Amino acid sequence: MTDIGKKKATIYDLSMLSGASPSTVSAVLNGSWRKRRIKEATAQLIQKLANEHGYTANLQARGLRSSRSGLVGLLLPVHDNRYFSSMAQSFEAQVRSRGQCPLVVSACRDPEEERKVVETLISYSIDELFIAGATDPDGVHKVCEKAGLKHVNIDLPGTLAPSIISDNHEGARMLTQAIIERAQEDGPLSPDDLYLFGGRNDHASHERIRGFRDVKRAVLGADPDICIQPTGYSPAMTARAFEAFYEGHGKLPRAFFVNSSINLEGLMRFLALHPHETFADIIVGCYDYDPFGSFLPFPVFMIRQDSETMITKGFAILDADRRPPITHLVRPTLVPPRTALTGPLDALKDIE
Amino acid sequence: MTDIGKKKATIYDLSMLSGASPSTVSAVLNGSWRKRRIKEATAQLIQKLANEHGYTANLQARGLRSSRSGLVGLLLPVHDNRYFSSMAQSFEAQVRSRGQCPLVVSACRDPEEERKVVETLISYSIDELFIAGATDPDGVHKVCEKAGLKHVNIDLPGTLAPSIISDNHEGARMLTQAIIERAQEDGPLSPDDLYLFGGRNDHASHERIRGFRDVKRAVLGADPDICIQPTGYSPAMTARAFEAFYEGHGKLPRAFFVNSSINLEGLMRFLALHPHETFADIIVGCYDYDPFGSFLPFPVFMIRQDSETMITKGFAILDADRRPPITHLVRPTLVPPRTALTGPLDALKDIE
DNA sequence: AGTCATTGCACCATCGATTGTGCAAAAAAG
DNA sequence: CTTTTTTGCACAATCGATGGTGCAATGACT
Repeated sequence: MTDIGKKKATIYDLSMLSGASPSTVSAVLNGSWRKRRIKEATAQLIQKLANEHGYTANLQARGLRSSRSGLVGLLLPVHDNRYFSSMAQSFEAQVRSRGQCPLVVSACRDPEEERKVVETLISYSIDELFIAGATDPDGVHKVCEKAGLKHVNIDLPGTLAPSIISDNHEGARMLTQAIIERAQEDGPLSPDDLYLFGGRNDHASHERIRGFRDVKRAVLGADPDICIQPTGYSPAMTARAFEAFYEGHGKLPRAFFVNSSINLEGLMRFLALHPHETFADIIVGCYDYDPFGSFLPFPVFMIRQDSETMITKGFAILDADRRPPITHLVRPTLVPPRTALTGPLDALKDIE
Repeated sequence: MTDIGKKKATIYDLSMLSGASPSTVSAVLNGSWRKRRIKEATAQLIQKLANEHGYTANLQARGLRSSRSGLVGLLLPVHDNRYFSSMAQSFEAQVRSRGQCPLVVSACRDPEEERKVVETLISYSIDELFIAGATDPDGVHKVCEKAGLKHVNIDLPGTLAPSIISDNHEGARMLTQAIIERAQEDGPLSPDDLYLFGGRNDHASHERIRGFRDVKRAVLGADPDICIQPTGYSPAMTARAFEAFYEGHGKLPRAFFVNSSINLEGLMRFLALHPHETFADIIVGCYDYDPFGSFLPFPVFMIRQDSETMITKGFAILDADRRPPITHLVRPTLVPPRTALTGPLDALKDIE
């Protein structure tokens, strides 16, 4: 840090100091110097100077010139939810390991906001974009397309770009199967005893509901429509649905399928309103994994979606030459109650 | 979308189309046109063309020229944890409302990584940086200082830059008080019945431990060192500490204070290893709020840290002229067991 | 008509890098 | 000692926007 100056060093500064031209300095510092036949000694001199002055490239300038920024975006509906935040964590790790810079932003499930956020990302010349859980993936696709930006959908599929999503149908089948079996341990289960809460008009919800109904019909013989209670992805709405059921029946359904951990938060709100009841006999299935949700005072079966694999596949697809708008399914896993899975956190070194 | 071309429109394209010069186009599109005395009619023409062609400014170019990028960074230890992910959520909302672009990255509590990540952010000419939960805030400070980057510490204080942190001492006192009171409902509590798990060699842990010990000593009369079990911020280490206690005593302490939700995950791992015991009689205090953690099958008192206010204060400080390296405390709140708080998620519109 | 102020805009250097091209000097070949 | 090849680098255009400066045209005023 021989550097006393206030401003950051540029290739021009190093050019002065080394006596070489800016282009030579540039070549040395971006690694293309062998190709440009720069003498080894020159390169070393420049590198030494660069170190001494703490040179780091201005990536905006580089991005402007080369129209590649080294930024990779991940568009999320929300941050504060274990599914998406752990996706962000895996994403970051993978982007970094590729020598690029991750850029994670959320758009609050608002189609308009989604497009605006992506426009902004494009203005920073990001190189690739992962669109996770978008409300309007095809709308976002068009924005990307216009800018020639490579992108994939994660979690919710679009029709215009390749998509990598959970096998929601299969996951829902596993989950439904599991809660039915568990509930039957307590006695015969009638179709009216098994509900589904949450979900809205998106592909994931449809598939999950389909899987739920398939299994329910096959195992319990019937599948009344009333047992499906779509509430959107909102804790408040979900809480209201539980409350409505409770007011009508004086209890909760013996077993139910909750569409996501966000909806499961709605169950918590409902529980908070009934502090004197334990609800210890309900059986819950939640399509999402949360380490604390798994240990609630009643059995909670969960589905862990494999966001890590989705990201990995996403990169594989982006790296491929042809990118047909195919939907790839990633199998989720069923997590029995009271299970503590390890996550990306465990990769941290912990210095005492 | 009259635009058929592949590339994005630039001010030069609009300059050609409108017959005006690039600088005029630039002035019109960045709003400085009144100051530059551009005719209203000219401005309207250019704006019309810009709309038709879906023009958006190249923010890299703008940033390069004006050396202000509109990017605001948030450096996080990890994403997948409710405390930090909800901080990210508030951060995003506030940055957007200021017309800037949020950039959230994590550095895995690795001091080296922290500095490298910040170097990268600096290369993108970010305007301001929030450093949350950094292991080495002062190390990061130096990097920022060299680049003339405005920054504040959140959650963990540094000595060289202004810091906004939870009032950990007061929070720990509240939490300790609460679990002692609750435990005493089940009979007299001896000092050996009250433990603290988690935490490491950082300011937050020190203060929390201090608050815990203050209250414990005052209320229970004694405070043996053995009751403090620092485990770092690692679920695995924490689980091991619980396991060790359990092996020694055949049970868990009647009441204990857990340093963070990450450590609480360690408790989950411990529980998973003992599927046949319910541990229904323990009283837990956790310094962090998690909506599912609040409903575990035993009483869990939690502390909700007000990350939203911390971010708000952070901006206030960054906006101020003088920025002395003072530490500002934000009061957290005690959350009784079985409480479902609303969060940033509730701001979402939920379209059915 | 001549002077001066105002309006409306064009010109150009600049931010910090990348990259195609050209050209000396040194080395190899003849 | 030429001619050819290779080595090593400098030059200059360029990416897309910004903002200081200058200048013609118009209007106001004596």
